[in-house]
Amino acid sequence: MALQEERYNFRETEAKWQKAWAERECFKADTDPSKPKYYVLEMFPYPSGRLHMGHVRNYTLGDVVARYKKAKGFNVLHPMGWDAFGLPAENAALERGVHPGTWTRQNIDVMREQFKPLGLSLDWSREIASCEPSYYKHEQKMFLDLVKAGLAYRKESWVNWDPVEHTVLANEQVIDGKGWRSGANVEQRKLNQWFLKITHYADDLLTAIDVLDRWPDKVRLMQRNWIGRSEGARIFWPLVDASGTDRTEPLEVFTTRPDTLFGTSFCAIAAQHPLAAQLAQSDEGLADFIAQCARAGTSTAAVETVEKKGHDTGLRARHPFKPDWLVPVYVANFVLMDYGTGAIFGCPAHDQRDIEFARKYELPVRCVIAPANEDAEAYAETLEAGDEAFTGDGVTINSEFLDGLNVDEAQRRAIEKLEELGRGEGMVQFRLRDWGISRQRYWGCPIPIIHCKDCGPIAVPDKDLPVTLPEDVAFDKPGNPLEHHRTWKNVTCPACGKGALRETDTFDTFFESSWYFARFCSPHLEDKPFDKEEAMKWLPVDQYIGGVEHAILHLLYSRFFMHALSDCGYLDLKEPFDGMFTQGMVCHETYRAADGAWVEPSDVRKDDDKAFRLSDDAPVSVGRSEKMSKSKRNTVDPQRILETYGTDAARLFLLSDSPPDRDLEWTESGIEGAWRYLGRLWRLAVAAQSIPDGALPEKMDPAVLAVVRQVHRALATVGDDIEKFHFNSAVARVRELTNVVANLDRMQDGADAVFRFGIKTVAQLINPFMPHLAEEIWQRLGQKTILADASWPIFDPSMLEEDTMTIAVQVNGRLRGTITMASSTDRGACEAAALALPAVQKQLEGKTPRRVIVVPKKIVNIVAV
RNA sequence: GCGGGUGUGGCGGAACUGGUAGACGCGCCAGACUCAAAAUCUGGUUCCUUCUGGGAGUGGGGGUUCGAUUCCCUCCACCCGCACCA
Repeated sequence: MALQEERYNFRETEAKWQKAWAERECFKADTDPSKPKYYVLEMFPYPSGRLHMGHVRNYTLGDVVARYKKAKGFNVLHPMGWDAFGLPAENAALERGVHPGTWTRQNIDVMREQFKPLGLSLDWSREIASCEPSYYKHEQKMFLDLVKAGLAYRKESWVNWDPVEHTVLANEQVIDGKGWRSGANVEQRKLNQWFLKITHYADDLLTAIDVLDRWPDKVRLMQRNWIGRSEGARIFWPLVDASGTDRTEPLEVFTTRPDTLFGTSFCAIAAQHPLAAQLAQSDEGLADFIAQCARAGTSTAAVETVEKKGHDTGLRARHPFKPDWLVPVYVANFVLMDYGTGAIFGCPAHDQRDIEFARKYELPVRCVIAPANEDAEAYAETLEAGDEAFTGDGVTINSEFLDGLNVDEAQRRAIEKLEELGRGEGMVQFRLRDWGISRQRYWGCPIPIIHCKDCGPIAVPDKDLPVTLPEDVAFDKPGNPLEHHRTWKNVTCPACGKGALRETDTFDTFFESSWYFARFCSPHLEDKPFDKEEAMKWLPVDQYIGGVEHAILHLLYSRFFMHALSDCGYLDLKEPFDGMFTQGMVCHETYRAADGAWVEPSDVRKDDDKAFRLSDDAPVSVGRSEKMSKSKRNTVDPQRILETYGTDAARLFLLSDSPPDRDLEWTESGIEGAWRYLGRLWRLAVAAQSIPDGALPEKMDPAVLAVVRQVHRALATVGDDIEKFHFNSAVARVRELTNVVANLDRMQDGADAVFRFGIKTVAQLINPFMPHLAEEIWQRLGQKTILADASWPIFDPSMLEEDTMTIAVQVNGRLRGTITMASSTDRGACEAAALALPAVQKQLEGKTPRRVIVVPKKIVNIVAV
């Protein structure tokens, strides 16, 4: 019988099952109250208009979890939406004259169509787009509630200004002194801005990190560092004029080292400190110095190389413990206004910056801490002569009532004393600063505030919400189109009825992403952002998946938001993401022509070790693998891959090649390998199809029974691997099982039935990874249910027990052979069998073993010598 | 500078609480089928070697142990985060 071999038609099969799933609404979040819930979420995409490999990887990872959890009997919520506000839409408007809204909505349509062939188990009925008034109107209300609760406020402050984007950036968005998107050097400007009081929750956000044990340690650490809790003291230093008269206002200083107070030799304030500005009015030199500081760059290089400089204000500060002790007060370039109080006391012996400053201005260096194991006097002498501060623990010296105490004790004692004297108090300082949310952009959610000359900033009344964006805007000049719009901002004051101006700033787009996961719980509610009960039912997100680039920004903002919304009564939840997984990037080799131009992978032909450009056969040099990016032109278009190999093959490769948290190198041969497996499994399934269905026979050849055992072992491990995110190992297990089943000797007793059973199990196990082919095999093997709805297969624990065991035999820790015997064999018999091995005897050369270690079922180690 | 991570064949990576290092895949080599190619199938593939065997081997060096990729010390390389935070 010469049948033409049928080839696996992924196009037909994938479309067929995607249709079937959609028709049956397999992935609609179920409401069956008897099942436990499981919320799987990948960070929602920005609708750039083109799907990239990173998306495919991200959503595939989530899909594995969603499908697996569904099979395990959970009510799975796995929604999708669009993080649709953002700058690229405005850039498109600028470059192509298309309205940002039109551009964005078109992109959403395009990307939705690109997502569909991936066969993701998404509940599309919950789709949301954050740029729609139906979404953002709720956040306008939220914002006004935050204002009422004192969690949002407006203040004039120095802000990070991106001169390219013409907008303000949050501290989190300034990387190395540059805008996170534009890369332009960020300038400092003083503007009126809205802030969210994330600092109110600094301690809560910090301590709750301990509970997030299903988050990557790296992310937890980054957040801890970002919040930056320091314990110390606030100290008041009475000030004395150059003329010798005491001023009324003392200088307030923050320190973490109150134990070093007796080593003080100066105080210093930031150039932006109000006192500096005040003094500069009558001190031209100081004014110059302040201007000079403002000009200095904030980039790494600038900060590293800049010399510690100061300007003596002429003021003197009284030491908190010894009022007659006066130290000079400087304005110094290394003191930051936005940390602590913007003022420090300098203790050169125990702070590296202070010693550099002291050397330059010839200020005293007084050692007050010496290492416990050193001769204090000699140590102090060396230290005071050198240029290196000592910052470690030790014993306090030259410090009156603090003498003899270690650093911890001395700090405690110093704070007690400050409090007794009313000269200061213990306090906790955070590095975290409030989140500035005003952006001078069009394509964002309008801030629902009206500015009235008489009444000040007034909330837009509920009945006037939402404040929607005007459609007729021009992008012909730099700056905010809302500001330039002729009529939009002209309104009447809701309080007094007089003419007033609308706030033209919009929210930072991280505002939208701070609560979208809650919106998914009741995505189409008109009057509320979400139903409290629904939100409480689904939240927290059980498994969140996204890139590590949001380790601080989005993940910290969202945590804060849930704390804040809970305090405003929206829900009762602290932490939004119970489990967090950060996936690695998708990388590809880079290619450059002789002239340095980047060459795309699709334009490269490889010949042995050499590579050439297809278009002109010019040699190209092969560079290291780097994150796929437009600039290096090393991207691979998912669309092309899906058309050539289908989504199952793409998914399988992405999942099997590297562990999900590591970077993955995309290779053509890798995807081809995955494709080959699909074909192979398909052929095996076709073969299995011709075997009649039925229970496994009683009588089986031992070799066949061993295969049944292997099946059960795979059943036991694959689920485990999936739960631990060891997807690459899970795939390896399934492929291993496939090999074992394929290699069955079909002539043996019971082999046919086991072969069929094996292939069916492979289909079930591989289902979360490549669901279309799995579904097809499932159907072909006569299953009436749909695999997407089927439950995860269970294994028979008795089948995991082997009746024989293979034990390694070592002589002096080196492998010399193995013995295979019945599992019930006792230690003595194992030892005897091991010693009987010819290879062992040869090694022993007639000597008697000194010792024999027998580890049951694992190893026999014979110690000779 | 501070903090964190990683390091295993030609390549991506496996290896449970210390117990047969290299699962699974890519690549490569050989063979089968074919007029041929593709596809597919079978076998091999850590390195060295005087090859029915022996030796080395998980970044380098040292230690603990009968036994170390796994634990400890130390050094090196690369990657990431933060950075004048008082």
